[in-house]
Amino acid sequence: MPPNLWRSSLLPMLHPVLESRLRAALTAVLPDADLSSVQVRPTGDPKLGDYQANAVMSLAKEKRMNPRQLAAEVVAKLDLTDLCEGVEVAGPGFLNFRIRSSAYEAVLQAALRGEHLFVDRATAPRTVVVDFSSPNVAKPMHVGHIRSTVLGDALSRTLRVLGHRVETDNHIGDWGTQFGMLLIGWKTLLDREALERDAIAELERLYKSVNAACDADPAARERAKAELVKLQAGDAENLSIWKEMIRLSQVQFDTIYGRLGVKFDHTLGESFYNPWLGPVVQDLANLGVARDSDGAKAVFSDGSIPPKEDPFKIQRDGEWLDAPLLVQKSDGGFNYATTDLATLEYRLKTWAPSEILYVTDGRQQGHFRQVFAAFKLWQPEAAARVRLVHVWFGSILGEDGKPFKTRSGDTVKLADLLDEAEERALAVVREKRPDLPAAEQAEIARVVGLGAIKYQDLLPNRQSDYVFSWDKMLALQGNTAPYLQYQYTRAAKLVRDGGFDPASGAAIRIEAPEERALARQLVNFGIVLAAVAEECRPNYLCNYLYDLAGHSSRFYEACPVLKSEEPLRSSRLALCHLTAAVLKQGLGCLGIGVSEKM
RNA sequence: GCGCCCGUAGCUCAGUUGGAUAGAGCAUCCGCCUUCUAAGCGGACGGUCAUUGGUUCGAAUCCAAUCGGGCGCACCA
Repeated sequence: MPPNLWRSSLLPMLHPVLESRLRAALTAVLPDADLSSVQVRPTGDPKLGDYQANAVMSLAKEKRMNPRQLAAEVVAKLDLTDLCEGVEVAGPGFLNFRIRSSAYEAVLQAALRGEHLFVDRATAPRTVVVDFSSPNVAKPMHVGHIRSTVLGDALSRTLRVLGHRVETDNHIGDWGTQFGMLLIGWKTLLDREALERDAIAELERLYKSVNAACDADPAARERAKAELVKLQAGDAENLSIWKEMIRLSQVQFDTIYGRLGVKFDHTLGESFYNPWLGPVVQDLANLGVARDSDGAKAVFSDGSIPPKEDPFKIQRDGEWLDAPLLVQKSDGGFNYATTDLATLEYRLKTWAPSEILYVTDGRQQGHFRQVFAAFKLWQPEAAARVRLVHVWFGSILGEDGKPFKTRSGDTVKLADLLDEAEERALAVVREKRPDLPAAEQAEIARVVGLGAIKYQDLLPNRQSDYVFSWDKMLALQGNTAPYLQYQYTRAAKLVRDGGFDPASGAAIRIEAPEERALARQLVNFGIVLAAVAEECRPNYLCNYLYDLAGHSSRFYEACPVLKSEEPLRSSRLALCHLTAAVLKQGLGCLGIGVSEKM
């Protein structure tokens, strides 16, 4: 890339320019080197510079060269005078880049003109199917659904901001053995008034009471089973009751998703795939992928990989035994593996995605390993064209370290959880901002309460269990949603009070160290979003935003904005504007809203 | 028994191809509001990264073993 080209282009980030120039220099020194691992990343410690590259050390090791000498040769070939104040070779062979203020200013200026927000939108968008939330019909949504819902939503939003096509699909549990009991309950125990009042509670009551009856009396279990068989055979009455139960449940789902601000492009429940289950098993059997096993049909290993890595093998008493995936029960019924395979085939045919993300809890790892492997045996060519990712997460625990339950031991309903978050937030808003009208307080409490729940869920590494804590979540200090939302309102208010117009063509000047630190953080927004999408870890974004909030706070502390003289005033207002924009967009990627006042 | 995950400050947790002196919040202590939102900022205190060995210029990160914890192991999803 010729020098200075980046200035006139719409480049939203600096590190790709450094990377491509570094690659060019490396090619000049080592024409045949593999440069795929060459990366330029922000330095961990700003004292060392703004960006660093470590690749020279590993390349030197590969080529059995002296790393410091190689680094020196590469630096000699690097022309970065337009971007960097200097490039240093440090320690055993680190390359440290110190960015010129003018380079930061140019990127910020382009952002101010609205050309980008430090994010590189995909030039070749991928289609990604995101499967998440998946609540069950006739049951209340509970805490167990929040991680999947919040994570899946955040990943979908982030992928879209990066320019990818996303198909969100809610694979609801609308089919299964529980409907036998629900049908019996509906026909014999239904309380119409209770159904009017709270449909889900009534359905839950029916299920619990029939379930108890079945446990006590095998004859009751048989009657439930008979209702299920009738439903599956297409009995008109049972079908219409079943559809009504789905409709009532969907009303509940829609209410909750509405509150959470979560939308699905598709809601294709398990029942949608019923017509394909038989053919899928037939196809698997015809191809020899599935075979009879104790009266059932199951997918076995083809022995092509070592047993240790084979999801269809298990070791017992030193011997490797088959651990097949069951696709048809001995009574002829199908199970969730069958549905998952049919679903997978449907998604590939319908949307041709390059990637499918399954956002479920970690206990299903074994299942998905088997389903993905079974699909590969079934349709190798299709499997080769798609990346199937199980995006798994840990459990939510109570303060006692055990799975999160109410005091009486019941699961915590999602609706109650959201209510309590808003109530607690409202109490804080009333205390902090008694000057605001009640309606405005309520709206702030809504945004803050929901944000707090989502943020607490997204902040920990998704694979670890986390402890649910009202106090920590709604705390006003520390790495929490309310803190980030507060920093947004501060920046936004400065922009308003300053009467700043981003289109005014204000010139940005980066001089104070706090301005520089803030600029550096802003410019690195896109790197973080890319990492979130790549590893399906929104917590990277949480930590980035927390750091950004810290930098902006220190900037206000050290650099007066409204009280400064022009042109400094406009330059700093521009920084506030961009900070607010990135905070809003970043929180937006997490599905968290902001309020103009707090 | 086999497999997956985890063990980091008193507590709750981060830690991006292995990278520079391991970070944050809470708690404790000390500063800073007649000055753009103090829901804030700065500072102090606090760690044998479970243990032991290995790989290498370099290990919380990779490998092996041990100890401790969670979860999963075909006709539920």
